[in-house]
Amino acid sequence: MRVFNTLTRQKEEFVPLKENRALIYCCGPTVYNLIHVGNARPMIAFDVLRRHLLAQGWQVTFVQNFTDIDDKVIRRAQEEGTCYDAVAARYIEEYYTDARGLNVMDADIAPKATENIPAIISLVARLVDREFAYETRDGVYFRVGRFAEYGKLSHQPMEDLLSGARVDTNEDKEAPADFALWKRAKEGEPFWPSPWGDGRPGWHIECSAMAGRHLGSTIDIHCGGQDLIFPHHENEIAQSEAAFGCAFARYWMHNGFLSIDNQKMSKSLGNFFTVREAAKAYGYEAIRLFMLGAHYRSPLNYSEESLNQAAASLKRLTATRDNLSFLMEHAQDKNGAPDPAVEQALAAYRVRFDEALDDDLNTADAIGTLFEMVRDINTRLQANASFGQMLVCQSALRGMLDVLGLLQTSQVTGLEDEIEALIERRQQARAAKNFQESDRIRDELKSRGIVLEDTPQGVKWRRE
RNA sequence: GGCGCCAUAGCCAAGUGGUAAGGCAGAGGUCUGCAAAACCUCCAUUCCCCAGUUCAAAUCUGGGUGGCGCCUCCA
Repeated sequence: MRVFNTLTRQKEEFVPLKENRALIYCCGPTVYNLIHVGNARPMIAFDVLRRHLLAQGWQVTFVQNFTDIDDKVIRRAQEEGTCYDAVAARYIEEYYTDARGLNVMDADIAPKATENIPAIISLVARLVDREFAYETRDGVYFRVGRFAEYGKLSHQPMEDLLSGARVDTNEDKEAPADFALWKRAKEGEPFWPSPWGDGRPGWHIECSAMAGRHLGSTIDIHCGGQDLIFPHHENEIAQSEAAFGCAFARYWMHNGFLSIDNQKMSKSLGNFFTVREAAKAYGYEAIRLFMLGAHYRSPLNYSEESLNQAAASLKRLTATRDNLSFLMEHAQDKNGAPDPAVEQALAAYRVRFDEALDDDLNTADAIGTLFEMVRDINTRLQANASFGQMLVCQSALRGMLDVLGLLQTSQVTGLEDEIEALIERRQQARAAKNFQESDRIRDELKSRGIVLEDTPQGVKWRRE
């Protein structure tokens, strides 16, 4: 597989530390409110990365943290008159509701900053020992000037970074670019004891500590949004490499932004929709398909029209999947063995599909191939495919859908007795050529969200 | 100011040297009692503009134009 590495600004062959094993760390959310649609982009993109590697037979360890203590969490708790941990617990739960709705697999390990305080403290201590960090009146800071490679990820000249365009009010810091590793607690703030006084970790150090603790001092892939390149990921590199003297992450993958009206969707600008709202309007899986329709590094604009288009595309996939299982269920002979000729024909699509994903996760291209295969399958169904042929179609389709993480919930089966009775009455009316009555029943069901399709194999229904 | 990204049909979007994937929308047809779904056919002589390199450019080079992002909390 080839991935675009932010470190080198090139597509590179992905060669892991240990053969066939991928250690992946992905920056997770700060849990102080619901995630927005832009936050969902890395979740979905790197979930496909993970699924693709798994499908290729790799062993993957995927770690994604929760930042459950920081200024925003604390402020939120103060606003609500509750504790920071109550806020964090609530929004972690909300995160899972959205993530699972989007078919994002749970991380193998989902560490929380507050559960890793000892690891964080020992990392800070190590940096202090090695003179990469120093204590001030309000905490401990990283000495950026001492880390010669600072700027290698963001490709910024160190002088620019050190001189720091930022106006800093903290006169204790040696240089404006120095960043906090440990923040001494102010009145009323939650704190943990440390050699530098009661306080809490800075944002950047927690990722270094948790990645190190769960994946080791060098990891294979670190991923996240492009806005984390600087300063967050740059700082992670500085901390980890200064502490351990070896490469922190071998590959850095960063997703492009989701925009709205061609402006970056962000919490600070306030121009965002939560995943929850979008899912209510279009469905979780439409959001997922929408995002996978563009390359993960390209900018992508969120609009009602695009989401509706994705929802319509999704319907095409759903229809094929459901038609397949309907026809298989109603097949005369269900004993057919998988048809080798069809197997071979569909395998060609899978080769192209995998090649697309191997090329820096080209999901848009992969989806193109998926839809070509869908048409192929539909054509075979049209031509009265045998059970053995449908068996192959079903598994080929399932295979691609699973890698993309689409249509993961099985279709709804079973109808209430009353609705089944209506369908039966409509069939009787049709048999008697009383089409006025049969159409009336069909319309009635339609208004209740049940769409009927008359097929040679009987009446097929689906929920809208 | 520094660093970087993007521009392909009505819309979304692949393709990065060999003659324009796929989806949505639209038109016509097949099937159907009518539908729905599906299938078939059509829908960019052309890839923001100009110049150049080449037998060959959407793809490479130079110069424009327009849009976006990072450099500060942010996926």
